[in-house]
Amino acid sequence: MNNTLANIYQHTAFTSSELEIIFKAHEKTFLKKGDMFLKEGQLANEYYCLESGLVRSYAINSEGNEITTGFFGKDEIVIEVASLFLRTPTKENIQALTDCECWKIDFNSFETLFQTVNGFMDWGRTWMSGALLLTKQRSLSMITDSATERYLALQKQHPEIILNTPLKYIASYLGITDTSLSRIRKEIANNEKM
Amino acid sequence: MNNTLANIYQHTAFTSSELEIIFKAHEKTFLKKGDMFLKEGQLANEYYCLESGLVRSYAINSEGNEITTGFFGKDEIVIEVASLFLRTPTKENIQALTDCECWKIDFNSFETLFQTVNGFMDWGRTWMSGALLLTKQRSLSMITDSATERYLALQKQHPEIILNTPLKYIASYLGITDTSLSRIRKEIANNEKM
DNA sequence: CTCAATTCTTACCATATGGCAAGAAATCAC
DNA sequence: GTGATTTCTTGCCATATGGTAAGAATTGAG
Repeated sequence: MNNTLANIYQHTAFTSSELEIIFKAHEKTFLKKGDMFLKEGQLANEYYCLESGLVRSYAINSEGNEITTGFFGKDEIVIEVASLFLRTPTKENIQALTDCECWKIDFNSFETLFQTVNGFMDWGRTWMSGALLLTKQRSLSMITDSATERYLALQKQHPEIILNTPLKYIASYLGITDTSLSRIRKEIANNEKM
Repeated sequence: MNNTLANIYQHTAFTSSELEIIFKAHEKTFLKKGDMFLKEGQLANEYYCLESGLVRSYAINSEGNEITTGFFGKDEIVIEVASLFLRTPTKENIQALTDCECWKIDFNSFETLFQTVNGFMDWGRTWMSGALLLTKQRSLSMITDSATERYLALQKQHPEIILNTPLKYIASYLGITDTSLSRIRKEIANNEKM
């Protein structure tokens, strides 16, 4: 029994034999720091359950700048839903920020589980609902919270990202420049001293 | 055959008898301008296929201000995914901006379709993937585009919203104040004159 | 139709963040 | 270990947007 897969697929009442079927549909895969899970224009044909490592996704805006759209850590699913399920070329890039150890499952195997394992589609819907909720919360936070608040929230929820990621990647995720984030960090550090 | 339902449920190859089963699971409902589809704290127990009218969803931020999180128009699904599928009280409010004519389907009927109608769960996954994609694009737009660009994009995609909606609702959706949006409108009008 | 309530515009100034550029610090390749 | 590259910080000033408030325009209730 693998712990990462058990965490990811824990949501509904799968039997242990069903869990075994699910687990066996995954294949252990390793990516080196800098390797790409997915590149713009490709068709996503699998997703990855991340056992260790740190990953980011990014899009290229009209001025040619990379905008970080998400981070993925341990026990999270590295996936580009739109490309995988709408069967359309992706506009995102997904890159390993550190060496990664993950469990890959391809689209066909996933579809088989979807059809055959009782409750799997329910698990999938629940996962996707959660993903949608998180994305909406992110939009709302962009409107409601200051850059400083967004930074502190990210630090609280994912301290490992702050520690291991170049500042410019974090800045574009927060919707600010690296210059501003540097200033915000300084400001926070000053306040903590007092 | 209803046109709105046909548009909404067209995505996969349903047979006409399956479509009939789906349609029959819906009930015609009318809401008056100002009526609430859903209020914060409630559990969503249905969604609505909008045949006519205009709807907005909004959240209340920590300062007590309403932030518009989305607009819904003709042939769109008025839904709060997180509450409906995660079975948890909602943090959103959904309100009719005009009189609305819609087709309501409750959670249990939906679940029945999900289990019995071939391809229905696939339709659902496709719909949800599209919803997730749109939400991500909205986040990205908040980072990449100026308020003016976001306003123009909204005007292009949903001109009916611009025409029928109080400025303050649009402003909070764009992530700016109504004062700023008023200035932006003036600026746009001036540029068009020249 | 008329008054009240709401919505929209405008002005003033404040604040957050951006653009650019230079230098410091850290990391990487060999 | 050393030089090259990348990352981070800082300063200067520009720009976009916010806060407040007052008045104009529009809408709604009776």
